[in-house]
Amino acid sequence: MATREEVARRAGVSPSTVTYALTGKRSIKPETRERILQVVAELNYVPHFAAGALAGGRSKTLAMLFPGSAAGISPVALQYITGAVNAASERGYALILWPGDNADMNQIATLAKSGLLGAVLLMEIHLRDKRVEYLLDQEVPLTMIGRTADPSGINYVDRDFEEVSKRAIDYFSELGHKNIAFLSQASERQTKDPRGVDQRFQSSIIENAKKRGIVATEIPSLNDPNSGRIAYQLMRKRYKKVTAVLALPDLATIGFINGAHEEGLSIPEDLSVISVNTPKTQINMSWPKLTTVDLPAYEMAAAAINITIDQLEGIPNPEKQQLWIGDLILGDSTAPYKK
Amino acid sequence: MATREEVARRAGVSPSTVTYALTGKRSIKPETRERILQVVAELNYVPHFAAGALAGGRSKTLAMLFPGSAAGISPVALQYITGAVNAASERGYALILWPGDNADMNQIATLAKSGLLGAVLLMEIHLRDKRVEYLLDQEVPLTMIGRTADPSGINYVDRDFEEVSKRAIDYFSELGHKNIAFLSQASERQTKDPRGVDQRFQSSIIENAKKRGIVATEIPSLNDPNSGRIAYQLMRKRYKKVTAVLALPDLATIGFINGAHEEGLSIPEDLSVISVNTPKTQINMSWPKLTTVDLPAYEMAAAAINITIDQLEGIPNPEKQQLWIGDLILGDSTAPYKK
DNA sequence: TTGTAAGCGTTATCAC
DNA sequence: GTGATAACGCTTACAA
Repeated sequence: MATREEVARRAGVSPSTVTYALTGKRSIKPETRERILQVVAELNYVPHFAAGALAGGRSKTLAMLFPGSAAGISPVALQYITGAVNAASERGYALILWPGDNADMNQIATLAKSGLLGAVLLMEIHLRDKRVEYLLDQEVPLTMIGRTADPSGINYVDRDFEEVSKRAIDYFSELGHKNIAFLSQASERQTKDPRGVDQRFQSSIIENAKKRGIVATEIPSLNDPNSGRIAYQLMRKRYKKVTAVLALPDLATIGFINGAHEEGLSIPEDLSVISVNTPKTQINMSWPKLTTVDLPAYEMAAAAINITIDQLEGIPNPEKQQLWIGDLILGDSTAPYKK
Repeated sequence: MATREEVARRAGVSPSTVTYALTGKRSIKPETRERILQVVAELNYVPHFAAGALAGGRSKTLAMLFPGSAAGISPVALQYITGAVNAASERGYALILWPGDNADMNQIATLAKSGLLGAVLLMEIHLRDKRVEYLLDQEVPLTMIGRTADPSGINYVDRDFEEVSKRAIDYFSELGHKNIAFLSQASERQTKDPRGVDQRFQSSIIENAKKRGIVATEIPSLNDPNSGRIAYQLMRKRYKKVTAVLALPDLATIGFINGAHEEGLSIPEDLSVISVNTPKTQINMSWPKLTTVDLPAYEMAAAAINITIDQLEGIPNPEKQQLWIGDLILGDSTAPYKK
């Protein structure tokens, strides 16, 4: 494995010159640089990762903490991961995936201290997120996918739920629906420590529905297909007037729809559904094809990566906090209200 | 950030003793070790990753090359990833995800040379896989999820398709089906360079069907929902006698079933379906619930990680080549044949 | 049972 | 515009 020293020797320069030729951190006589680059190509030289990290005190590695264990991780998370991985690798960074049950801050601390980790990306952000506080405290650069209650000064890429809800509800309103339900995401510790998205989803729907004179009822569900099925059954029993549903948790949404099928209900004839947390690539996976306010998860994650790397490299990036919306994509799960 | 030196000073020993206390690579007086461990805990000392990698010439990082870009990656791949990540982190290794279009061997070469990467896990293995050859050539430790035509001497975790097919076909046979189709996975370059799984799936079905006196027709499809829908339509047009389908590509299978729904066909009354490439966690995501020969992707990936790390650490592991099957799990997508 | 010291391949700070 | 050289924090012989 070729080292910098060997390149230097063959090019007839000193090792440090090789570095500068490669990084461009100081000016170099064009011919010398040319010669060096040639030898680099010949020897197939690649700087040694660990050596660079050790000497430079920085690491071209990002970690992404992701939720979900054996039980199942949502397609959305996958989309984030894919987007992040691709964006990172394009900029020469590696992405480490770290399974996070939120609890094991120690491990993250370990990673951070071990110097493996240049920065961290977090998903599933809660309004008051201990992980965020901890990492800020440790001065680990960080970007959130989602955002805390007060995200000032912290990088984030999140959705503008005001607008997402507006688009969905406007469409329901156009279709003539007056009584809708919204499938929200519950979790065991939900009440004490809700995710930002849950609170924003809820409040934005209530507000937008009110503006449109629409009655909106919340149906909470854990995010798995089975809970979604149960949520459906509960809705049919308790809220018979509902003709349209706005759904957040993606896995539960699938179960919800399957629950309707099982009961012989027809979507969209009997019930319209819009999903707001389904990426384009997932639309075809359900039947009927879901109408969605597209979640551009792939692009959002890529943006998050770029913000992060810019910060690491000191490149100014004015958009350190981004809100994305997503287009309303018409599928086959929505139809006009009929008395 | 505490260094080894500092720990040594406070514990009144030499730096190397700290290392040995931590790694157990040589015996140490219990009291000394005790004292050291205490200081380690106090200072929250964690060995520096890059320094260790540099000095030791090894890296506690594994890379997993995974297929699929923005377009969509299959739930199966996700399951593999999750299993691998968790298993790796349990053993103190980090897992780097590298998006691989098979083409960019250069990047992998770069990673390998940069020393970032202790070993590589590969998925979507082809019968003659250039990546495998290349990595073996570069002496990068490697484990396959899947296997090449001749995997002798190479670590792998794969499925025993003989047995998987047998279980599925036996069940169809019990149900009385005599004319089945199998949905196989095609790809653009399929014919020249098939994945191992595709060949084994095909040949094992043909063989097992013959034993049972069942007619089996192949329906190839790309692995995405849309192609699956088209495959369904094609099957209905050309092979009217088929009453049961054995499906490999997971995303296509979903599209295939949706195609049946759209045409008003009822599953399982009109058509039985068994999927052999769907992990347990995905069963609920389709409607009706799929009958499957379970793909224990999570566990398989974990096994692959453990094989890999054992090799890296010189721990003898007799099961460097594993074949998994998976249980037949009855869902609602299969029913007895009715004339 | 423990300590010493020579690297590992870079980066970055000096000089020249 | 270029060349030495001191870190960086650890692993691992080799001594003691």
